[in-house]
Amino acid sequence: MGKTPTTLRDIAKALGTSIGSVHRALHDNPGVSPLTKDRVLQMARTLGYRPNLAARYLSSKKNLRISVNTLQGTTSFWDEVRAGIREAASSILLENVEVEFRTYPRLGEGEEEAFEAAINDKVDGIISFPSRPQVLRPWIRRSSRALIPVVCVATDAPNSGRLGIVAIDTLASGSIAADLMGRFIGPREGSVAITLFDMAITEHAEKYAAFDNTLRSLYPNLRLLKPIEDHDVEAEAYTKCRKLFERNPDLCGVYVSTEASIPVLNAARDAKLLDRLTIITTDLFPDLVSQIRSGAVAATIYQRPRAQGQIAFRMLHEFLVESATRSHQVALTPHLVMRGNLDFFLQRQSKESASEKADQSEAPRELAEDFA
Amino acid sequence: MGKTPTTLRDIAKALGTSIGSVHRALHDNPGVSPLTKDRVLQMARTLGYRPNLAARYLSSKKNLRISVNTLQGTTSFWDEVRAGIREAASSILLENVEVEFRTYPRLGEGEEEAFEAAINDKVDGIISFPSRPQVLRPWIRRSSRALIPVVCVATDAPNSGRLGIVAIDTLASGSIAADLMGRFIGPREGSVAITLFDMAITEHAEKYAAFDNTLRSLYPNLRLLKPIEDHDVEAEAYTKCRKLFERNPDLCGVYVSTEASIPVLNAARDAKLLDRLTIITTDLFPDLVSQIRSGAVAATIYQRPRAQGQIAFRMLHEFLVESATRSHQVALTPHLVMRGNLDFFLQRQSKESASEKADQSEAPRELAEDFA
DNA sequence: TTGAAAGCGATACCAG
DNA sequence: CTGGTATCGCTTTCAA
Repeated sequence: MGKTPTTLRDIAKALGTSIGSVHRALHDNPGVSPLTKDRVLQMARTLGYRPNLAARYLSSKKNLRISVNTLQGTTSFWDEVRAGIREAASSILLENVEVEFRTYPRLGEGEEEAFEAAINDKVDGIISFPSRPQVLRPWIRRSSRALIPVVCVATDAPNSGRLGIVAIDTLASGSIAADLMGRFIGPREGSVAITLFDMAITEHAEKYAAFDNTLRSLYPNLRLLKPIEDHDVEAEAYTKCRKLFERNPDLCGVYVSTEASIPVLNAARDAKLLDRLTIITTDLFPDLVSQIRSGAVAATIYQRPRAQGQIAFRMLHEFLVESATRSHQVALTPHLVMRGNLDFFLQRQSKESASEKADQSEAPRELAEDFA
Repeated sequence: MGKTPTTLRDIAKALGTSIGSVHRALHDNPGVSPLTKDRVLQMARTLGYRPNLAARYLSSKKNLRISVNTLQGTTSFWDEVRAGIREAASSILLENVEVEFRTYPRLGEGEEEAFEAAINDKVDGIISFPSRPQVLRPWIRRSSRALIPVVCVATDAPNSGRLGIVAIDTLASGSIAADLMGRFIGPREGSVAITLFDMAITEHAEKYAAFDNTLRSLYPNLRLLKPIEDHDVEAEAYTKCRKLFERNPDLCGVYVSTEASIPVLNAARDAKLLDRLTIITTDLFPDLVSQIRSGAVAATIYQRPRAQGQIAFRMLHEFLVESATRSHQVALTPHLVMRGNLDFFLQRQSKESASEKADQSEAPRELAEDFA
């Protein structure tokens, strides 16, 4: 134990070669004979060589550039994600990281262009929200082939070769929603509905499954209806809900598993069902606040966008700086917001955005938000 | 903007002095004339000098030592806190940090000795759980005077001069507990009890106040009884609860705001009240699992010991390495565990402890747990 | 009290 | 293809 860490010199000396060759071999730079390269790699392993990051950073002038491709602020969600990324970036001790934000105006619009731009710009890594995973998949593949790692936030792009994914835990979200729903509604019989964006999105299908399972095993008195897909179109959500309400007079609860809760609430209000339904929503944004306070929304499941951003950044940075071995799949525990602790969350949000504006002022910045 | 960062050389050149003097002045080392020292400090400020941490780390051989003074594992709570600290320590890029664990066997026993030992050992910083804040206060003061910063975990030591505090948010905990209690119990009238360690502990008094306020404003049908102080003595908790149950036949819920939920549950079972009471507990440990699964415990408020450890470590490290401006008061959002998402938490815990044992093996380590 | 200089470990360039 | 070496910014030691 103890022992001074192995350096390039050590490897060079042990092999009777030069520090330059060792360096080249380790980075498979051009101009090393296959033989020496092998021997160096071998020796590095047996000696347990680990690069000294301080030395590396000190001598190399180049800085990392990472591109953040996300949706423009429809709600505050993506603003929070970006804030989390900025925060994490600024808390890097050895600050040589440059973050470039590329945003697209609407779901699936300009997404590919942003990706292409990032690749052409030869950034070192990409954090991306793949609103249409299937569409983005080839781009992520291309990026990986160009050795540009991609970390997905909020939504996964399966089988795309992405380096990692940071999202809310769908299982935990769906099942806590179901458990709360069952407890809130109580022992009476009835049906329950769930709305989501599209069953083709992995996360949404998983939330549905978790909600279904938990409801089924713990609250057999409640019957889960077929999921309502809203495709993030307000009108679609509204009309589908109205229809739902008409057809299911025994409906006693709705779980809105995406941010699109406003049309659902409107539909419920217009159908004069607001006080008969137990509504559980997702995330926290200005329009939702009064609904929670009034009791129309019993609880909302907060997806912690800021924490998602922070973790995505760290994941990418760690990989870039030392090919880190850590898990590249992070599923965050959702937070629960109800009337009782609503003010707590609002305060926290306002405090965070306030200190953000202050930025390089004297105002003490908050420590990073959660992780996992 | 941009501009190359100011270095010691820059300051020395600007002042026509040597880099050595500048260094000595900046670190108020002995052997600098008051005059030069002033001029250096002045110039450093106007030039906006910020030390290059990579260079500093590279050239200086000394490593930081920090002492972690916590309770021995009564439950898994402190093991988790320590695990979080180890995790955070090992994820430091520029690893020159040594963590020394000093544990004490029981509340208030050996606590002062551990502190004294740490100070005498001249550690660079201390993370401490002050189980008896009043008792530890003079030690923390002494430590601060010796320029050894102290970060408190889980419990604060007010007015002690401690550098910072990481704990669960008491307001959020108490109020979400109250809100859930009210929702779970429903509209019927009745009384509700809360147990805690001692009202003299700030955190406990705050949880009580938050619970009380929320219950009062949202659920006037419920009446909160005087708090039960258990002082972490099982027998005390048990007998006090039995008495409570006898005297309050209209009792319909209990919020156990500390980890000491088992005696309360036993008392309820023995009094044949288990299925009539809505019980909300705190934290998650093996004995609690079956109680949650059986429905005896409706929900438990998880205090995220691992995250507390991680954040405490980061806070201290940041301060030590660059006198960081960040907030030194972190209040974590508690997590909610119910039957529905219980397995999620158990899986997460087991996964984490598994990868911990693996340690330097190939097994991918988990990314840090939450923050804030 | 001050100045000068030898490292720390990796990068990058130049000459062989 | 390979070996040597200046360099990054700071700490630390040694002379002056």
